[in-house]
Amino acid sequence: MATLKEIASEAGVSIRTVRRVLNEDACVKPDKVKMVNKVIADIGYVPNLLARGLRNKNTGIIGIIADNLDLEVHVKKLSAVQCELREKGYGVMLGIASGNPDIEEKLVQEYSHFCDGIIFLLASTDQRVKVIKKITKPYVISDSYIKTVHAVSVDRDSGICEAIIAQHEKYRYISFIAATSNVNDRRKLAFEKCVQAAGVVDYNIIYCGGGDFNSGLLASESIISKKDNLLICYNDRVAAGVLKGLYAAGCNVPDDYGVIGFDNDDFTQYACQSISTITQSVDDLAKKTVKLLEHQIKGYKPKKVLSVNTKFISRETTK
Amino acid sequence: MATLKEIASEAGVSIRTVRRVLNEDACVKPDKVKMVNKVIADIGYVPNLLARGLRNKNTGIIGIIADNLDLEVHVKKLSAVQCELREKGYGVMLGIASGNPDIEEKLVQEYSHFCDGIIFLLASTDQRVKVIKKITKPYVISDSYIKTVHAVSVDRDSGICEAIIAQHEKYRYISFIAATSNVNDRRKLAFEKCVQAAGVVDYNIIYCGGGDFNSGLLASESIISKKDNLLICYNDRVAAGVLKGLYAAGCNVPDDYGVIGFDNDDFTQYACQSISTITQSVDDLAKKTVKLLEHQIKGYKPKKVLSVNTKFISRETTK
DNA sequence: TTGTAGGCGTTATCAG
DNA sequence: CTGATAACGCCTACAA
Repeated sequence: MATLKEIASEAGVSIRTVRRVLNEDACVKPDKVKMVNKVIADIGYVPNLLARGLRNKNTGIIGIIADNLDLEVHVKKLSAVQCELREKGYGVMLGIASGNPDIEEKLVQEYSHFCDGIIFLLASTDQRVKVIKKITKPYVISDSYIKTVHAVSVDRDSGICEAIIAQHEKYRYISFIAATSNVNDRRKLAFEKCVQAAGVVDYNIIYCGGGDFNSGLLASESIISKKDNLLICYNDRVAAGVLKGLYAAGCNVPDDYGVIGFDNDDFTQYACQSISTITQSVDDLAKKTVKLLEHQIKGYKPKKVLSVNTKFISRETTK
Repeated sequence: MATLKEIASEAGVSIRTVRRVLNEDACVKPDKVKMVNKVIADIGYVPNLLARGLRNKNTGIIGIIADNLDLEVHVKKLSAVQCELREKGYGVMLGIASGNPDIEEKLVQEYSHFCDGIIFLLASTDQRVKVIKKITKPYVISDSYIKTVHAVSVDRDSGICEAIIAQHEKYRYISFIAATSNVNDRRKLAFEKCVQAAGVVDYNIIYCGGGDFNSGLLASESIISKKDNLLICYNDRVAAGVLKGLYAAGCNVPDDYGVIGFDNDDFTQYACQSISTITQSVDDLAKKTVKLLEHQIKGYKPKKVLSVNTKFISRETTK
């Protein structure tokens, strides 16, 4: 916790000389260099990042604002992004906004002095984008399809198409188990697009609400009557609920019902039948997010959206 | 991003007067108060926390150092702690050390200027404690049994005892599926203590290594030969692996084999048989952790260890 | 080759 | 009631 001043007085030189030694300027007398280094080795010196930040107007810290950490895939994104950032030498601040716009705005304000940039780990709504656009610092939204902000979007079409192409001829019907009745839900839209592109006629969308295990369990009740059905679920939790519901009713998976989730959560492999899923490359997302942010930190201005693919992973709940 | 100076000059008063208005000091002329407030409303003022921190020697930020976010229970702890901190008005920095002592030490240094306190969200080894004891800032280790540091410990005995008392008469044998061969593993020690206290004779410990799903799967092989066995697993993931292994071998759970995990991960409820588990109160842990930290921030010095209980939750994998 | 001085923005002491 | 002014620790332009 020693300061430059203390190092300097201890070594009997000026602060400026200590700095020169620290900067490895050649033009310092060797014996002074030795002296200063000895003092630093003795009493230690850790630069005060607050003071440095105040002066330099950058702190080497990136703020991450997340919605919540309830879904495993969000945690994986957070881990990957923070890992990527640390590798590039940035520190990380974390704020969890819990879907509350007030907290989000407070976090943005807090971070605009502390941080060199802000990463939003959340789905962007139009309302959100309005707040975000006022930010003067570099930022990236990590899962957004909106083209007027710096963002990395997740292309769900690719994975859904893969799954439908691989499986639709094996089942008579295809259903999408949606979590919200939002007509603009990206996964639902992608489902409709892919299913139509594949020429499937017998498809429908089931709204189960919530997007958690219980909503899947509930949804399974309305599914059971329709055998030979491929069920593409909003996420892996819903898929787990659907699967358990089917089990409880004595249904045969994957022969009579195929089950596919989203996100490749770890537990998809723990279930007594491992769950097929559509996965996004979290590492790719993290790399692109940080890349986009660094672009801006280095002064690049134009809006830019990068995209990551999704992939279908076939396991025991599909044929 | 306006500064006090700008506000002051815009309002035609001195910086000191702006401060007084901000502090709601009574002794400012009403028309000046109005003027200053108008300017602030117009051009906005967000205090620069770097400058404030430099001056006041406290930033209102708490650093959290976590090992990793691989286990759901760790994420829940992180969420709960950050929530508790934010409620008390603190900001949060997050660092993930990935079990690497070098990263950990770097984080500690980084945080010792930025943060008013540090929370370690990790199991404390003796080696770790050596580093931590050098810290001059307030700190708390969030899962430690070592008495010479500020810490909150998880009392695993209580939950294990509960489980054993509730179940041991229903099975002939009891096994503990351990993740490490470390003789000092807390869960193993607690298991031995509780099992002996309950007067159980036919118990053993199986080392499966890794502590993940696959190690549980592997462990199940050596279990199958011994029917009528209560299996207490290192954590829920191991339990899931054991359960799947038993299923694959056509074993009857819970009639012939009882399965109990640790941590109450969400997926324990998703498995086709919901998994019995021993849970710790994450909220309680978070509250006590933050409480202990605030104690120190307010100047309290003596070492203190708080403790949280664990509880047995019986589900479908036990009788 | 070395040192002085000023400013980043905030806060509080002290003097008008 | 109000306003200079100094200090927190760092960094660098500018002398000497």
